[in-house]
Amino acid sequence: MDLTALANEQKDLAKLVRKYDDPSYTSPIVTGVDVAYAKDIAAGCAVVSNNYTNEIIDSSVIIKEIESDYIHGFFQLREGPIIIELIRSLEMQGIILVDGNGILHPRRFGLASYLGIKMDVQTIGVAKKLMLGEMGPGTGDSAEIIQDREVLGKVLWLNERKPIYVSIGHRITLDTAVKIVSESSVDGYPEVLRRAHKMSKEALNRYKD
DNA sequence: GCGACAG
DNA sequence: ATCTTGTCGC
Repeated sequence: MDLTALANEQKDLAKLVRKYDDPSYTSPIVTGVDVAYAKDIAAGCAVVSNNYTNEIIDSSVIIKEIESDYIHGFFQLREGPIIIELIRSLEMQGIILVDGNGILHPRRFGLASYLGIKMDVQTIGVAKKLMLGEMGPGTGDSAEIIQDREVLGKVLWLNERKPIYVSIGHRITLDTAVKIVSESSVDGYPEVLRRAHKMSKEALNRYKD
């Protein structure tokens, strides 16, 4: 795998990322995707929920062989293929919350942006660790993440323990992304991502037996 | 070269 | 992410 060429491709595709909301309308449907691993096996799960009624609408699990190790800055190689399959398996996906970054990335093209461009869907990056950038002045429960005078995302303190880092994936504004993540969160973390994480691990353990 | 490093 | 038991805290 030629990472230099892939890095250049990321820079090119980053120019196609749309940092605007889809025309006048934001879907109440949110989807969380996550993947668990054991040896050379990956188990991925997608959970679809309605942000207003809070009910689970759909879910999907896929198990397949790992295609790549984790390479910092190239998370798409590891989780891209299985998540694309997951998204395809859903009848309706709404806005997709991804366990990782969107434009909060060295080349402004993290996994969430990759999936957004590749599948032409609305995506939001939700990371548990800060990948890069400095924190701007905080408002109490949030602060901008900045690098080279460019706002790349926001850190949210939705609980007392641990912040999360939100960034634009594709076809959304940062403000809307923050709003959706906040609304879908329970105890500081999006419930669809929590459920997808749990279900992918459960599926993996079932498979191993 | 060294260390840090989304998951 | 994963390897892993008991244990501290809400």
